[in-house]
Amino acid sequence: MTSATPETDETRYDFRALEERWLPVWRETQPFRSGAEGDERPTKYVLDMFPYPSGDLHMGHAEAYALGDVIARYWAQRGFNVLHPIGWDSFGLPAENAAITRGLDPRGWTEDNIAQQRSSMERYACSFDWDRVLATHRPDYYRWNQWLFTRLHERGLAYRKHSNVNWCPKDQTVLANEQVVGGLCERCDTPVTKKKLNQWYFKVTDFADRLLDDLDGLQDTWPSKVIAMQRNWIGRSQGADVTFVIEGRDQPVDIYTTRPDTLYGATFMVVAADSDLAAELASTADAAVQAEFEAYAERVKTESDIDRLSTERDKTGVFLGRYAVNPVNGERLPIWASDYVLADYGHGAIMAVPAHDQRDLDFARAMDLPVRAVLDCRDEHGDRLPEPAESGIATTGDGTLINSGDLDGLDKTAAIAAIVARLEADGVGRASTNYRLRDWLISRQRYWGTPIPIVHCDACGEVRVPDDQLPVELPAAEGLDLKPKGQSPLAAATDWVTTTCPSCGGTATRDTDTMDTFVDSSWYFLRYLSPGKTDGPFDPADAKRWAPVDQYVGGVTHAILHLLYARFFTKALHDMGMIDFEEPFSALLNQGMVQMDGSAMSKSRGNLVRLSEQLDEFGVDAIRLTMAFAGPPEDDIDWADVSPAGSAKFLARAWRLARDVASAPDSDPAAGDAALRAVTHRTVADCAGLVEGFRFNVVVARVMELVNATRKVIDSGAGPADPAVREAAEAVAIVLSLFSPYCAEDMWSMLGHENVAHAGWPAVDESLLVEETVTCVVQVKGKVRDRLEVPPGIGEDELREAALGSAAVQRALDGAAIRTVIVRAPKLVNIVPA
RNA sequence: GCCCCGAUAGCCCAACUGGCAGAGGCAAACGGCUCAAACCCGUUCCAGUGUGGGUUCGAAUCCCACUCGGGGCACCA
Repeated sequence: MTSATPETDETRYDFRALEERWLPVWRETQPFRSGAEGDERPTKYVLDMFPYPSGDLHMGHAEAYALGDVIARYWAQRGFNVLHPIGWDSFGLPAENAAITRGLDPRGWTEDNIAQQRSSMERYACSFDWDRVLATHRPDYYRWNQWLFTRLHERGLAYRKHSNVNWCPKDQTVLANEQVVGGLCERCDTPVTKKKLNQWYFKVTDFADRLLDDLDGLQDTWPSKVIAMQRNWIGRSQGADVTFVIEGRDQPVDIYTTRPDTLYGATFMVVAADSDLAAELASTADAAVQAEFEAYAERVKTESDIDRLSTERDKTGVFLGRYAVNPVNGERLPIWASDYVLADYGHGAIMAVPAHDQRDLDFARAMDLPVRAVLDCRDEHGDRLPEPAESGIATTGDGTLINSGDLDGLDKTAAIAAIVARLEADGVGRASTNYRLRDWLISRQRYWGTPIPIVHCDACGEVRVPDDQLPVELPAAEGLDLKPKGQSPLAAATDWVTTTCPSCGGTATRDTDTMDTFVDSSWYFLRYLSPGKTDGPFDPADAKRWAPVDQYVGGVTHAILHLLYARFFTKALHDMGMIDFEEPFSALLNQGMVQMDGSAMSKSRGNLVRLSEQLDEFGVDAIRLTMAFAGPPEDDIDWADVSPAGSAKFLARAWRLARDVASAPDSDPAAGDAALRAVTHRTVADCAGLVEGFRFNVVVARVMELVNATRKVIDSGAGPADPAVREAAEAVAIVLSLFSPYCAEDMWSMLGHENVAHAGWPAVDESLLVEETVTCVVQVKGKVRDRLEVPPGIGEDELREAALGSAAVQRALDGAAIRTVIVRAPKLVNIVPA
């Protein structure tokens, strides 16, 4: 019999029909609106990283939102008042590029994409609270970026300085250190160069110690990988500052070193070629040196980072004709300028100890400078390591001091303590800490971002735009040339730029830079809490109720930038008294990426799997289930390895259970098949812990087992009328609602109920979890020789006797004497013969 | 170069963190249903846990050394 109208066939699983049936219902009922003011349930804040509105959703979104949804829906089933919001990180280059290449208005383009993505998310059954959506490009959001900038500026945490910044020649904009990957622009892979510009910064370095130390508290709830990456990035090092007198200069110069114990081994000093100090020292040298230095400095400036990074590179530098004096022994050290010393780390100057630092040794050999060992270093056999001057290999390990005056004989730790104490006593040095972390460069010379709320006035200087004049709205894009040209497009909006000074009322100009979009995402999780608030970024009372985020879900791509900045904002807001916590995300789950045939999917590679096509072919439920079932969430998924068809097949099997149930909704399961009931309750009990441990793939496997067990009972025994079958089918529907909501809702409906999302996690009857007998494995010398069915509460002695009484064991022992018997009641006995 | 993480069946993955290597799925083979195919249903096949040592009554699990793969940092003094 072939049906002519399959869409009306209620006896077959048809994912298209289910999606059409339930999506309108959910649109109506909004099951995931978070609880109102008087809601007594405990709260849970589950947050997915918000997307850039790039158009439609892709496979990466599908994985992230499927996994975040499992967590949010689980806590809702557990009776929590769950906040699970979504929004759009909608400022940034793609909208601007669409405007440039296709003449589209960035606002309209962005809003269109948001509308499309939102409808895709709804179809994808994301359990978002649609009452709290935000988009960072809208003035009612970025107004608070400006407000927060102002607060930071008041505290000296936002400041402007001239400095050499990372510059992308293609995008024609500056980049934060975090946006330079291997010397290339993160966005377009163009080699990054340096440019001296006046730019806005946030003073992240003030928080370096807290950002580092507070990671300890996240040890158990954040991936260790992310913690390691953050530690690496902050890069704290302990050492000492040492003051060197410069001959012919009034001011002495401080250097930073992690090895003050090697101070006697310093044979020259190196200053960063691009530092002010180098330029100043060169300026009083003779003409030939000046010329040489200027040529060198010019070359260093235009050098891209990618050149600097090549490790094989020979050392270069210029002798400045000046000398520094070693404070511990009065030795004269020639001062060189080189690009291997960085201007913005430490003091931009170092003492060079070529015997015990490889870089210094390479430089010394290139320039024919002296090398003096001050440590007696030994290998593991106690043999003295070869002289660095001859071997070309610096001895960077520990050793006993030599050639170091009265410090000779001390080991590294003792020497460091002794030297630092002496330097401090003499006023020429002190213990010091340095960081790899730099302040956060936030200015961008682009249109599509938050205008910096500062007015430049000839009379008053840098003036903050008063709060009551915020937001400083972006001028219309129409008529502006958005093409990158090194200066912000906003500068051309003459009417907008020209303004009155808030302080003196005279004519002034607006700052024309816009903020890095990472500013937007540094505090958005707080805006969700008070979406409509017009007199502040968020309500402290709402923050007290919901924040911090209990569970954050997103890609490891943001392991450094976004998370570090959000942590910085949180600490700054804490210090302003606006919130009472210091870490924004109590727990973090990083999902992996979706790949195809072992590599990232891309149009150019031609291995792009389109989410929309997958959804059309297998349905939302099957795709979501596939994402969860593929493996541990943090692992990458190779789409070639997984089977959405298999997922769909399983969902059909599950759905048929509910279709086949023949008992009444109020039937008493106690009368049902005891074995099935045990499986049901065991599964439900285990799945809770598995979900909380993010073991989603195992949860799905356990539900598959339950489905298989239930089908067996339907096909035999009391059949579809067995109330244990109903109990099992209901449990399947509820657990499945975390993964495949359409199928679960339809099952729930066939079972005579409504709204599976809030059905509540099934109660577990503990008495059903107690097994009547346990299989005890009996080993002889570690090999399994027999199995015994024993009661779970069996005593050790009794079990030992039973095991020794086994015929198979006696055979294996073959009359040998027994040395020990290890009893792990009730599951194992191991008999060790003499 | 330094620091993390991983390696179990043809493939994706489990194994109560030291106690029977297999829960689940994909693929394959065979059978049933069918005029036939697909769907569906059933059955079966498949590894001794990357390599080498060690600890232990007992190791996929702990320790050491390697190999391979993935990631982070990298002229940061």
